[in-house]
Amino acid sequence: MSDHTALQNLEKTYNHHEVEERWRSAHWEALGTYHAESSRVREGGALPYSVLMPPPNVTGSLTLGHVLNHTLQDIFIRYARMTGREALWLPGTDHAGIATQTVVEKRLRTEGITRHDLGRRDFLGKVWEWREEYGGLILRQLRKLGISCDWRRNLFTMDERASEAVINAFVALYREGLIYRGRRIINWCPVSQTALSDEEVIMKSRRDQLVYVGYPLAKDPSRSIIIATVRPETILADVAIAVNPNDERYRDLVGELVIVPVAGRHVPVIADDYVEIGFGTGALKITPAHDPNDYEVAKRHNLPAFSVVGRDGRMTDDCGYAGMDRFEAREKILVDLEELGHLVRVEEYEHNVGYSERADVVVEPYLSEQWFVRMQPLAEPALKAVNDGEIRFHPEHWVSTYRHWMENIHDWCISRQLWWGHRIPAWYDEKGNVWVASSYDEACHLAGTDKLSQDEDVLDTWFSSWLWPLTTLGWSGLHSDNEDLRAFYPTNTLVTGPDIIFFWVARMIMAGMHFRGDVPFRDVYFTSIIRDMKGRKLSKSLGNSPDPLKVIDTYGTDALRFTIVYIAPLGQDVLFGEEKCELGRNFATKIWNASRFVFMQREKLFATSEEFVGAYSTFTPDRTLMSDAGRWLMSRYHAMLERYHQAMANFKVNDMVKIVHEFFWGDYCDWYVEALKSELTGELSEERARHALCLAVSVLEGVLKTLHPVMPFITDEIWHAIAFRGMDETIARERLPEPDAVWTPEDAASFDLVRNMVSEIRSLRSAFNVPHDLRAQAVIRVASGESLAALQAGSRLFASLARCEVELGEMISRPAHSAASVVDGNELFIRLEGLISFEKEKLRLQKEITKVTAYIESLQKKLSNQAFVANAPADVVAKEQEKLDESRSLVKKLQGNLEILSE
RNA sequence: GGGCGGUUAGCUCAGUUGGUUAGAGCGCUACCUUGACACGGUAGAGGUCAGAAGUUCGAAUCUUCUACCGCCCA
Repeated sequence: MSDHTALQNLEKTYNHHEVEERWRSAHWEALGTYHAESSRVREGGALPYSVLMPPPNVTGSLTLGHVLNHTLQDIFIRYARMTGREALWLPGTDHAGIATQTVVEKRLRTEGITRHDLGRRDFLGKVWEWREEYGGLILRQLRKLGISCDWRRNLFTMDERASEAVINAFVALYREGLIYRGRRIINWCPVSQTALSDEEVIMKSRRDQLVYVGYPLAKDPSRSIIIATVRPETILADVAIAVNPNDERYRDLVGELVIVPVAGRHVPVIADDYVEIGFGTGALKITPAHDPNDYEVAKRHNLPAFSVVGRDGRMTDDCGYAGMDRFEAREKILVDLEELGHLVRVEEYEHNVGYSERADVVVEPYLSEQWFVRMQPLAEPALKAVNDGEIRFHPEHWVSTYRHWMENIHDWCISRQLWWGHRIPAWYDEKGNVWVASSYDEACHLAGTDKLSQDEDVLDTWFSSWLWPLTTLGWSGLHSDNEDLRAFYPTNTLVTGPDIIFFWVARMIMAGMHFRGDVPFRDVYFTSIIRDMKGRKLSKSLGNSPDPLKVIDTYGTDALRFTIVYIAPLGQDVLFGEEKCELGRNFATKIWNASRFVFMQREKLFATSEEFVGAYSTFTPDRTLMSDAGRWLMSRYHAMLERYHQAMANFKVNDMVKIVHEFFWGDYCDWYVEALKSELTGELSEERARHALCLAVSVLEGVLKTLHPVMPFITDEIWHAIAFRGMDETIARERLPEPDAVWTPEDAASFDLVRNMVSEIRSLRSAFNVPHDLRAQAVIRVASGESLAALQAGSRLFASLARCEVELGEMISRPAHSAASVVDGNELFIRLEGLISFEKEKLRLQKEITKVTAYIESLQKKLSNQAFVANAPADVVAKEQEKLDESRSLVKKLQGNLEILSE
């Protein structure tokens, strides 16, 4: 495929559009770069590594949350792939019952039709049509991120295979007694007109009126019991007044009848422990159909339950409110209560009210027949798996939240009054008996009749999502097994937002434990929540959520990926503003330009590309051919690699990115490349020059590899430019470099001294405003033979990096007009005839001496403290002593200089 | 009411098991268009680590309390 005849240098400026277009996923995907095979694990002995993509909602479009989440997953999977593992990333989407049905119904409404006009079958046809047309949007957008999933395995929760698994799971749980049907108070969304699970209800603080109402005693209407309520419209459904049995105030009234205001019915006063004496008036109206606690109370006392609010949130009573919206009725009944003389008073009251997650309206507690999963038995093994560390959370503190939820678990309402979703596999015969089976035929067989009608409801979307670790690997029912499951289950790392820890993470663990007898994943990485620069949550209504596609267009995909990981530490919220992407863009540009420089030198040192490739392909770093700068680079590089792999092992992706950024910019570019410039203009032998260049290229290549998981595009582009690499090759399939312990901190020592000296010379130049085009003269009285050798070796660098001629010697004398300083024990003097202001220098030295003296004092105090010397570890004491000796010698030298100036 | 976080430089955040003269990026100031890069380079200013008490030879780091901010659950 390659038509390279000569290696070319990179374009003068980095163009992310062009580069990213060249390596766009479609190219990588066509190569099969991201395909994973169970056979390589089962037969080839490869170590598996798998990641489940949290299936984005089909109605969704790309958000910054997706960008962060998928970038992290991509980093984990690419890292695993580049450490030689069989890396499988399983993509897919979920069918988002309520959201999708709502979207399609809204479209129908513009044509003036409802789903009921179409009927169930035709409506579902419309939904599938919509899904075909728009459902792929989110996946196309995700591809723009360059993510490396195995798209061949893309799964939709409504696909046949996944649906089969859902039905089989339902039937199995039913037969085990873990699914049941029951009449209970559930959360009802009057807009979507369906039941919701507890998790789909968002509690919000709300100011309402607390209404105090008097209920007259039937036997003596001049006396009444006063209750307080925020829902006066439900008075119409009251069945009792409850008081605490120990409440002296009401003891004599228990067993009496009171008259329900407006409704006029007689209801009893009952005694129940549930009522708190100190709360409100101590008397509670009992409205079993509209409050789950009241429902329990009523059950205990054998009281009836009837409802006055319908499916649509409108009143259904016989007292003249029927047809009114529940909030309208609330206003009306207040007026009526007042007119009838039952209203005692009204207070402002702040309390928490449940809202439906999707429609954002107040949820109605609604008494109805629904299907539930019995959670307790499923929760136990799931809790144990996390408690025992079989699954680890990152950050770990989410374990407490998980534990708390698991220990106080409620049954899960899984039926939804929708059409879009997996229809509940339950049939009713003419007598109303229920038959649960995986097909109509089976149900008929069980029921002994074919006169069956299927349950109208569908299952909660999360009832299919909790099987995701199984279905994505081809599981379709209780006893199914296959090579993929054997190779890749349990998966390794799950990356998800903490907001769905209950919805999804906890339930997947339950399903995995129950259906497969093993955890579904080993590690869960909870991502940061992205906020705007003011710390507000991103939302469409606030208009504060930047469009990632626009950001990509402006700054580049690599820049966005890099930036978002750089600013998102594990477990912390992150404030995002588009401008922050400058960070990533600048870094990409830096990589590009440094590479260009290295490639320019390559052209100078090698006559042909072939010659370079020949030398480079057999290159191994050789100390005897290296400068101190080279050894220093290797030492720093391997220390960086050590920290890099350590960070990944600890799920500190944010640290990993910073580690590479810091090394590449701060060490490689600022020092090695600068040193290399100077070396290459000197009288280096060809052999040494080529060796230095190959070293530069090889560390660059290593850095590209370490960055590839974060910045896939630019790294592949430059990697191809290093040697003759065809379009069918990719850095994504390379091995990451490993740290090598032969490179030690000692290798860095000599060049570190040179670096410190250069910095100090620059600092003095700046302090005395030495014109930048003036070549300074320095004299260094070295502290040791070692220092002398190191500084001699680096002497060319003083000229190029600090614009300074240096004279070295152990016994060399201090020049007359000079600024002075001490670097690692070596005395530095810069001749400043005509430039120096003695007063300024005296002041500067004085300040420095004061600082160091104060430090010496604190060290002396510490070391003369018997308790410190006795208790602190010996190495700590020795270190403090060393600091003290160094500081004393430093201050002595500074004082010497000050005295000379003062003569 | 219960639980979990957070409070460190003007802003956003690092700071591993207590042993630092407390770091980074952005911003700011000064100088520099030198042959990779001004999306750059060099130098610099800037912090009583929210407050109080305690443990310790030693606390940004551990304990307790207080204040404020955020999230989750009832």
